[in-house]
Amino acid sequence: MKAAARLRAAGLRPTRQRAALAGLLFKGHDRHVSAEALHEEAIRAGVKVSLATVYNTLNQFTQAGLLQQVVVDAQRCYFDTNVGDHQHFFYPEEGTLIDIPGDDIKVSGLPSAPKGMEVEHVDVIVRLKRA
Amino acid sequence: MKAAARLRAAGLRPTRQRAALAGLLFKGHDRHVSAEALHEEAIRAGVKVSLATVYNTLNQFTQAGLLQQVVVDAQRCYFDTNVGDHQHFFYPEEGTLIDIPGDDIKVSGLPSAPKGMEVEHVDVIVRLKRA
DNA sequence: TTTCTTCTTTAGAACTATTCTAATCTATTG
DNA sequence: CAATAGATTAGAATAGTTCTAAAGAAGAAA
Repeated sequence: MKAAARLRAAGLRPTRQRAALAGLLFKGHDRHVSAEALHEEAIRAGVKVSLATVYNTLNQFTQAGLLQQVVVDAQRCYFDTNVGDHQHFFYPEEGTLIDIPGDDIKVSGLPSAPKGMEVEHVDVIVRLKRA
Repeated sequence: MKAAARLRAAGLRPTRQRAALAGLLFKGHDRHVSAEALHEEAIRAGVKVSLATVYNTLNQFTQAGLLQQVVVDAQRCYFDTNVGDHQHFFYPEEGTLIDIPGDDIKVSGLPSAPKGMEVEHVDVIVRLKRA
């Protein structure tokens, strides 16, 4: 069982719900999901799980470094299965995200972090509009 | 009356509430405010205005290009009086933003926008943590 | 296994930020 | 000054997320 091991390695007890959600999240290629969408998907797939647990699980996975959160606007936040160095295009009309590989994009000239602080993460969101 | 002219130029009827909020927003140096905070500030200053109007006004100002919205996390969104080219440091503990001048920071290697789309805005948020 | 403890899940309530609604009010125009 | 188009208001509604208290499942110990 791959999922269980992955969860255990992250310090998370491999419960039925976590394993099922991990299965949905990490089985194919990288994904950007909202909690609501993942919940619906799980239900459709016959997994018995509550929305609260989906939220808990997504947050735990994020803390464990299995997911990354992408905040796009005040009421839309996605969880990204690609935790590597990369950035995003955002299509406001459809509310979708597309990855920009991290080796293409480069942020330079960043002033050094203020005293006592260090950079945790640099988020770049390129907001698009219809030309 | 500067505020009135500014509003008129933006195609907004210069009402008492808008003028008062514009006064608070644009009187001093650049600011990052939340709707809630601006509302409290207005009330404290003796301006009779509802929270709904503060939201309306901030959104209208944003659409008119007088403000810029900065989305920091799923439940915190700020309005920035600095609409020039610049980016932000974010301190999660205090929930505060600090400007990074736009001529320091540079984003390069951006893939061209997909067909039929163009870049509307590039948001960079540098998330800090205690070292 | 059985039991114990701890962690997890659940439904629904609660909460937060924001937008909507319908009535009232106000700035502008004629 | 009256008419009208647009703005404001309080409070309700909504959306997304977190909390709560009770019930359930996983791991450890015997």
